[in-house]
Amino acid sequence: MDHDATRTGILDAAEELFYGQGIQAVGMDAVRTASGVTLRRLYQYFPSKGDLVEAYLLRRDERWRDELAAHVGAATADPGGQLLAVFDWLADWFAQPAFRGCAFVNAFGELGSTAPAVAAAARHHKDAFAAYLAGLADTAGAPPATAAHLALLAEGAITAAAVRGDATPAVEAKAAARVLLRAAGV
Amino acid sequence: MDHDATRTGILDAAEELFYGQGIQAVGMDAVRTASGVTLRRLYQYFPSKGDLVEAYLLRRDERWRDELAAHVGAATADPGGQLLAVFDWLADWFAQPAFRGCAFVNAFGELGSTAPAVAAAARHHKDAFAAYLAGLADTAGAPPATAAHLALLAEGAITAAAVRGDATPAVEAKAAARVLLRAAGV
DNA sequence: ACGCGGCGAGAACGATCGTTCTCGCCTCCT
DNA sequence: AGGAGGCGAGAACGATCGTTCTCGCCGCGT
Repeated sequence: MDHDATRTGILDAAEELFYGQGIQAVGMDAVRTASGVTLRRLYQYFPSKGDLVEAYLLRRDERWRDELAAHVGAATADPGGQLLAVFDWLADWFAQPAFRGCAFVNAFGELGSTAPAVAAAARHHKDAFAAYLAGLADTAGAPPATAAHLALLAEGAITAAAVRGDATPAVEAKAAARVLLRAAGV
Repeated sequence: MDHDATRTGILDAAEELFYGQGIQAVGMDAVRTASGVTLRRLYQYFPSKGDLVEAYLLRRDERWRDELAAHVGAATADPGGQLLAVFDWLADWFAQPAFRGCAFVNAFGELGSTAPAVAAAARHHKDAFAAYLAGLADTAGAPPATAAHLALLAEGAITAAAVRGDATPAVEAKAAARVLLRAAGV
């Protein structure tokens, strides 16, 4: 009950800090201050910073994919249109002021070479996204290769939007996706 | 003379460490040990770690683009083929054991929010790459939008290859690029 | 020959980090 | 009522980091 609430509060604070400033740049003390919890309780819920990072990535992966699927499902029933709606959702995401690229790519670049759990979380996130696109492509009648191509476009749009600091890569990627889908006959 | 040699040696060591393990994970002492130079000399050449990081990114940007242009220029004289040759060069890069994604994306994710120089270096690197592709596309008769689409494919391939740990994204991206170029009439 | 300026090697310093411990207080059970 | 155990607040600890300082030594100019 209250247990889950404080756990959620800790993860909320950790996510905002880790995603916004990088993982190594954020100390456990900053997480404690932002979450309003005491340091002892923080270590009761997450026995080490590595555990907190892992929980942060796991929760963000699930929520990210849930929100994407919800948006795409609500946008249209047309399978081809759903594949394009993915890029509309990306555009909305990129426009958020706190957007700073893919949390998993950032974490992978920072810790992937030394923290196997971080590398595995990033791999899992990307695999799940690719599988989601492959499912949409399958019901739309597009070949699996096209799904992989769309995944690369989305991936590229995410990092391009982060580095350039604007949301136009989403519309560029959507235009490219339209060409690829048309060429695939859907 | 010897001045440039030790500077190059320092940057060689710093690049291998920073790129392979992340910037924050590498201390100045590790750079000193790897370069064989004394700590005092290290700080004579680069007055702070920030300066060393900046020099590392600057040199890597120039060398990366030079090697890409050299490979593409030597591959074929056909403008459309040169655009595709970009992805062959990416495949070679991905296959290197030390490959760990784009150094600028990694540095941006780690320090971009707090170090403006790092963010600017990443932006400059991506802008220069996009401009290079735009030049190739122009002489190939492809519209600028297609060049932007190919840039997104390349960007996505780089991070996908890093996270997944294999080089196949390069051939996927090349296949997608072929479709886009054909649709653009080149 | 002799002093002096620069160098290598590494100790030292202050800050910060992840993690644990102390201490005083509050609450709850019998 | 009284003691025992858990909690909040923050000090403390050991490690590490970026950066600077010390010290002994070598070479070079006069």
